[in-house]
Amino acid sequence: MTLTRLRGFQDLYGAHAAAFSRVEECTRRIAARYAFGEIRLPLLEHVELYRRSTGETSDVVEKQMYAFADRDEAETMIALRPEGTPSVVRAYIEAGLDRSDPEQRFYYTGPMFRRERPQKGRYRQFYQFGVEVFGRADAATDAELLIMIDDLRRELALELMTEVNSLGCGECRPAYRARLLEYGRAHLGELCKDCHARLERNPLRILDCKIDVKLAEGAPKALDHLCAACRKHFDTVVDLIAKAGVPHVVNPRIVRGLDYYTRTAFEVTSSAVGAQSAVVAGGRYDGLVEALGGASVPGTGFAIGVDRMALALEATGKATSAEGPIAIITMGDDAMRRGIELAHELRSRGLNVALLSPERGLKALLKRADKIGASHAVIIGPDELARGGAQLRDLAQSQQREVRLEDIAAALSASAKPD
RNA sequence: GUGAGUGUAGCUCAGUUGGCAGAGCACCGGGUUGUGGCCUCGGUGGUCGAGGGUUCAAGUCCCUUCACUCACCCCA
Repeated sequence: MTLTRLRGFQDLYGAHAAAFSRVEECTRRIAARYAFGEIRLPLLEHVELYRRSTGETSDVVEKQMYAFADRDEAETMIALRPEGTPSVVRAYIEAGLDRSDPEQRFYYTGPMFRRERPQKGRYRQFYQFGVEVFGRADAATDAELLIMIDDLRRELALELMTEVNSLGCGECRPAYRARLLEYGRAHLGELCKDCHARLERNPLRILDCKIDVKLAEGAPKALDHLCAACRKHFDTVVDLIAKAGVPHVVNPRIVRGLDYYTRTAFEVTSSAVGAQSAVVAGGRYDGLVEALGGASVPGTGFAIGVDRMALALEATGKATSAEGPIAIITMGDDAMRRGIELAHELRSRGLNVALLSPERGLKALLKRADKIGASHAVIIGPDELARGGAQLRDLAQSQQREVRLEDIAAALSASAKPD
């Protein structure tokens, strides 16, 4: 086999595709219920967009983007989108909404691309469903997002845990950051090699190091250094989700690297999907719109890792059992011609119909009908055709009777009703 | 980018000290002239990941390489 899919890219079919569709369908439905409108975005953007939003020094921008020169315009560097938020913010500003109509609620869904080393729940083309709210700085909006995610958890019957934290704002974070840096430098000898690099580049990240767990636990917490306004915002969010019955824990080690993230940060995790356990991540980014050249408008949102959510759904073992089709089995050329007419008639009534091969034997075709999960088989042979009828076989009950061809649809509709 | 594990039939895997490449499942057919699942009999199906080496002889030993999986790293 010389033609294979690229590393880290997936072909999705059967149960996997069904789980994906189920997650996407469910998220769309819930987003509409929360008054979000869809935004459809390009797969390609200027590299510059990600440099300025995701961050010049982030691994995503530095090492993981599929970036290349646009054909015939070598000076224009473009990239396959590694995430959705920058495009949404760019579109929002580009449409002038930040000035003309700042309060907006968008959702998007689709593939993202990052050239990482693949592992369970992490692929080079992965799918995200995300929402962004602009123009709302209140805690109720943050809480609503968490409640919305919990609706999804309930509808998919998943076991997930929501972890929340607050990162503070421009007022209180600089002082906290300095305290953390001080703490890190004081314990330099005890920190792992990766954390030495983190300390300089992105000090908050030492908090979620998997090696220096003990040290991270003893580190100063952002929650203990919040200004009064941030404290009140955070307490309100936690209070609101608690009252809404959202299972959650406060985790001071939930962090974000870049300065435009403010206040609320959260992750939702599943224990069923491997080491890459975050199925949702989100939070507030009051500085992002302005950082990308727009007005000073607050923002908050989240993105769901559809791949991981689908994995979690499949792990429950009760993903979906699609309704089986009606199998039409014909013997002989005349029967085949009548069979394809009947198939069309049944389909026009909304039934799911599989017209089986006219070139194989009855025994093989019944076996085939069984394999594809057909509920009924309609068997038309020369004898039946001569009488203007067909055998209608209930495959689960192993019972069959002859029905006139014009009555098949009614008979099938009647037997489908009791469910 | 780093590390570990695994590559043998479509799938899951066995293969002893180096000695004729196997099983189960799946697929196709017979047992049943037009009736599925269960049973039974048979059949199709192989670049043993690839390349090189050692040997009378390599799936098995050595070297190189590729791929997959998981974890690290990173993570809107």
